[in-house]
Amino acid sequence: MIQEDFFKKVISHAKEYGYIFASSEIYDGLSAVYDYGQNGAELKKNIREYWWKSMVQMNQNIVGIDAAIFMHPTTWKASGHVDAFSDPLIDNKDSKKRYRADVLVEDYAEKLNIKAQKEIEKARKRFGDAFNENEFVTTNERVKKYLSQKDEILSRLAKDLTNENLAGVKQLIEELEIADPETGSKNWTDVRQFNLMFSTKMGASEDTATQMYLRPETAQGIFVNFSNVQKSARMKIPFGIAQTGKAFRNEIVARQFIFRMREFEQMEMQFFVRPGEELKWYEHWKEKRYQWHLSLGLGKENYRFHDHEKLAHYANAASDIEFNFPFGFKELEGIHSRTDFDLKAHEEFSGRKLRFFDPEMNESYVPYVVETSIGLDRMFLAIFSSSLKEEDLEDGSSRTVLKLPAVLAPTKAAILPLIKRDGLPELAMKIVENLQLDFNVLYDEKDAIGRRYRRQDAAGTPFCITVDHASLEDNSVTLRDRDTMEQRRVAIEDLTTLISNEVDFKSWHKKGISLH
RNA sequence: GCGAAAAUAGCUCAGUUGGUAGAGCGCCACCUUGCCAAGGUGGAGGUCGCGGGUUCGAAUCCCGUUUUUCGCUCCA
Repeated sequence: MIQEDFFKKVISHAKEYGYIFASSEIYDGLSAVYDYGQNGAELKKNIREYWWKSMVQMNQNIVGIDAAIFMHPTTWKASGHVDAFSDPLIDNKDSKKRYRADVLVEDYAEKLNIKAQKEIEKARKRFGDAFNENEFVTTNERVKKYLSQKDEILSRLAKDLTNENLAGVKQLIEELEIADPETGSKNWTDVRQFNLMFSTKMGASEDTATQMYLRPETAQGIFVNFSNVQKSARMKIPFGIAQTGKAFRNEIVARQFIFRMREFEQMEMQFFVRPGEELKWYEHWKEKRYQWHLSLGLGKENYRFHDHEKLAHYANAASDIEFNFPFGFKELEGIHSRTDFDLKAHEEFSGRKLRFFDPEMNESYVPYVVETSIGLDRMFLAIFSSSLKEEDLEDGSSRTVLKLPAVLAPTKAAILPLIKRDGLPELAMKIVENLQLDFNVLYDEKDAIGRRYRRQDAAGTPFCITVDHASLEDNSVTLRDRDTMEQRRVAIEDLTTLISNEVDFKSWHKKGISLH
């Protein structure tokens, strides 16, 4: 099956088996927003839990929090999101290319600057040692014109941007006759503001309301609580704070199913370390997170690292764990060494100290941060798409099977009476009542047994338990394995233990360890 | 946002020169069978994305619009 068709299959399978629906579907859906159905909610919850246990429960020096989605507006000034997440964009009607309007103007201004510099260089060569740059710049008419034009343009641009005067920016582009750098066309649309943060108002009356943002990342909720957590939990560096939760980005184009959504869930851990030790911990977490992924058994070949060459303003090292999605290798998780950028910025904007007194060093400092940040929805897609298989069987037939890691499967077992009479349903229901104390299980008596097996295969249920006439005699049932389709006869009283061994966090964690 | 394509039952789709909507699968009930899907009978389910127009009559022709998909663009 070619990639694109397979991706379509993934999407329709997710819908058919109650994993993912388009949001508000009865109203034709909402672009790049999706709902998790009855099975999707379980799978997503199980992924989140697997991550949480691995990070928080299994590490004595990591604690978890749950910060609010709304945060004080200054948070986003400190983090740099207010400035960096808001771009004035303009389209060229002829070339259909989109540009950042401010960049077009800045590039134009830079050209003037280059012209001026060339003049200066020429003069330097001409006058040799006698050349006085300061004097030349203030007296040479051409250079003076270039530089003053440049300054004027940039200050107009700055003013327009601060006042959000987008028409002014457009006018500037027209006055300067700036052309599409690729095609030379000057046929521009209006300048539009794209703010990647969703904003809303807090406060009942419009005039006193405060402009608020839905958080574009969960990390800031951790940073602003750094001291609260460190003091109340008596944490010593190095330590981490973990959090899962929704974040929102008003993406210009959001596509590829749940890969890029406007509302998505992150699972993040910020690890606070001594300045200077951040790269050591960065390597440590890269390795740890990689092992976490491998423990789920989706296949080593589906992962690769991608080290960032161009670093964000806050980072001094950054790497992505990429996954082989149905549309190719794409970012799944980011491991970033964020330096002390965030805590320092919050110190500055809040006026509060965000420091740690290190008794060993006998000094207090702003800790450096190593972040691991994974998209829960992306992890969901990685697991779901790589688990979906179309298998040809020995008898010539085929089956669709969703080979989810058992620890994550929404339903752990289906209990099936071979026929729906002779007391088999009653015994099956007894088993259900017992097993559901420990696991999500379901009962199904409809259709032929083989069809019911296939139905559970496609839904991703790792085990089927079949009650037959012999069960009434000797309290045994058949336990069928989703992946191998093999059946074995087991005692009803052993079911809980047998299933536990295959679906518990404990056994999967051990598997993860054995990979080291 | 621009360009292209698409929108008919839960799903996949058919629907002739415009004449009042159909199949397969799925779903529900009953019968039959009983360890690897597709036996029988019956049934539910559609303002043909939405709004206008042309026409005696529109799923079908025209215009607009919405949504989706793909490409471009953007992407800490």
